[in-house]
Amino acid sequence: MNAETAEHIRQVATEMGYRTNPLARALPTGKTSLLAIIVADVTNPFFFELLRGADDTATKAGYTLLVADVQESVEAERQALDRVLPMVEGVVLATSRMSDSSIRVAAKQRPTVVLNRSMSDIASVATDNARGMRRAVEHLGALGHTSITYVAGPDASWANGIRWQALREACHELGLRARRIGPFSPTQAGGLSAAGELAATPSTAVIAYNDLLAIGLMRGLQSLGIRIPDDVSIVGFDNIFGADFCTPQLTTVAAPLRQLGAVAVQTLLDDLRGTPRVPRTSPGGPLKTALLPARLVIRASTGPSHPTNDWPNGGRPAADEGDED
Amino acid sequence: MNAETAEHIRQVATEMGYRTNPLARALPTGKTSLLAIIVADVTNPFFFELLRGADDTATKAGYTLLVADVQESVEAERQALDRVLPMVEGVVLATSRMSDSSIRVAAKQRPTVVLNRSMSDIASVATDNARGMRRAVEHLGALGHTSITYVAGPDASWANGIRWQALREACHELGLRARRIGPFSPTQAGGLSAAGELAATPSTAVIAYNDLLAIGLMRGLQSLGIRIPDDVSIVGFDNIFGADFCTPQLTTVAAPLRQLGAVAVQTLLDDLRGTPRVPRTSPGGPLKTALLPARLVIRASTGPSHPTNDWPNGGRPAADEGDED
DNA sequence: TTGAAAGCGCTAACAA
DNA sequence: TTGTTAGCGCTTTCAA
Repeated sequence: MNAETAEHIRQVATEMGYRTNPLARALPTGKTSLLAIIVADVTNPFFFELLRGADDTATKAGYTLLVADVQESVEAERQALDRVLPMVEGVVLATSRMSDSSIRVAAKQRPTVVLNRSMSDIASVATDNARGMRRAVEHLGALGHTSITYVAGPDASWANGIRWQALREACHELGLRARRIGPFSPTQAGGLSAAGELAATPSTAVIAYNDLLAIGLMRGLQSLGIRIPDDVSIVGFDNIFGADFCTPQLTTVAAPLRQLGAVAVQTLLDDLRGTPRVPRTSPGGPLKTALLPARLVIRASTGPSHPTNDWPNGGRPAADEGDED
Repeated sequence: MNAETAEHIRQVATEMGYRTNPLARALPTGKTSLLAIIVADVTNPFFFELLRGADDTATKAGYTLLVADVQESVEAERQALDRVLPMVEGVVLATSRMSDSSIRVAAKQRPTVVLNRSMSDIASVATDNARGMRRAVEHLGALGHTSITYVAGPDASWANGIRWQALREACHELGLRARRIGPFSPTQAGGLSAAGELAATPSTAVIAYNDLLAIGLMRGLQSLGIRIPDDVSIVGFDNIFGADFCTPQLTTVAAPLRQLGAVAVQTLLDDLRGTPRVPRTSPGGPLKTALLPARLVIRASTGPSHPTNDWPNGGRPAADEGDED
């Protein structure tokens, strides 16, 4: 048959409403054109732009993105993976709560990339937390603060560990003192309870694990009569939706949300094209680890340190407590 | 074979890592255990809780939810549908921008539920906008306002039409005057531009199409030196994430977001179980139309009307003072 | 270049 | 009850 008539047939078929059945195609080939992203909590604004970036690049490549919300539960995450792995060609684990080994078993079955986490043998894409933190500490230092309190997120969070460590290092280099309270749940509610704890041991500058926590913290502090940034300067992390309309607007280390999602999916796609059918266990495989730049967005929640700082309750001096790892 | 050994075999198989291949099962049966939800904009916080509700009930029923973001584009929506329809058992169209007829052709292929939209022949679930609006108008009336300005969203939005109509009716019944400006994009940016227009023709009370618009409006108004709620009271719609930490905290008509998603998916599931293989075109089919109750959340953006209201600059738009960020 | 056949891993309808 | 067989709609390999 010549190419011309072939094209004609194709055209007529399309007109008649014929579509090739993706399921039937997928059965012999394994090509489902499906990618999955597992998120800890769809409700967390951290994921909004990230999902957009991921969906966007997946769609452009002819893939469909399957989003699974696991509600912060390791068990749900495992189930979602089990359910989804056999139908997708690859998966991105965004902020997984699972152990490294669990992630490896998944990666053995399908190309996998982890987001905001670092694993030696799995492709990963993350924000450059260390540099971001460094910028935040410099900013606070330049404003005259001499001591910084880190309001920690979940112990299980990889990012939390990295951020605290980076803060300590940066403080050390710049001659500032670092203190840590927590852990707190990375939510507004968590921030509210952090406010109580912080008020008991005042500080002129705090960096919170993330924006949600920072926003809750600000609300809690304000309801205790503490002014921001006059009494305390607050820095968040991620620059999520809402960071620009809370009061005061939040100074934060902006993660390249959209890009994070896009790069994660792109990494998966490269992998799919590059090493078809070859299990990722093969050493020397195309193992990318992308570190995307963060940027400090200075808004209204940070200001000069007031040495004669007076907290409403007379601010009991802060015993330097809990500087544990 | 007796049941005992059968069970034993099953168990051993599982231990050996055998899983039934969902693709292979789906080919002859059509049962993919996949449901799709098409959202206009994953980035819009309106969808956060909604997605959670949807994903949650889908998962509990043994289904996997496929989320497609169509970025407010009708074209993208059509493509997403084309791509997704053949692999899923049903689809929920959340705030679709497509025409009724386009939706009908989709519904002919797979069970379909529309969200926040009403169609005579398609199952739908929506917020009871009319009653919600009524409550908002009563609230404003009780505060002494005599005239309400509606800041409209997109003309293409079904909800926008309903809300404006309900506002007019409620105002009429309560003897208030109703006015409308817009349409504006249902985003913070849209609210910012609405602020300029509103400042040119002051009003003591406004109800915005949605929270995003209301938040942008507040920010715009405040940057013009207008105080909220002293100079203007503002009511939003939806009670999205962030409505409780903008300044002032937003009074809003809360949509039952989580429930909306849950009910939409549940409707789909009922449909799948109830009328297997029967095309939905069959008249008299199980056509549910759920209207979920909204509730007025009174916060700080509404207050008593000040009859001798004096806007700065005599109500003419102030020079734009530049919005940082 | 074109056509025929085998089979992907399951389910369901049929015989035995 | 148990075992067998014929597809689901495609891709791919192998003959012609």
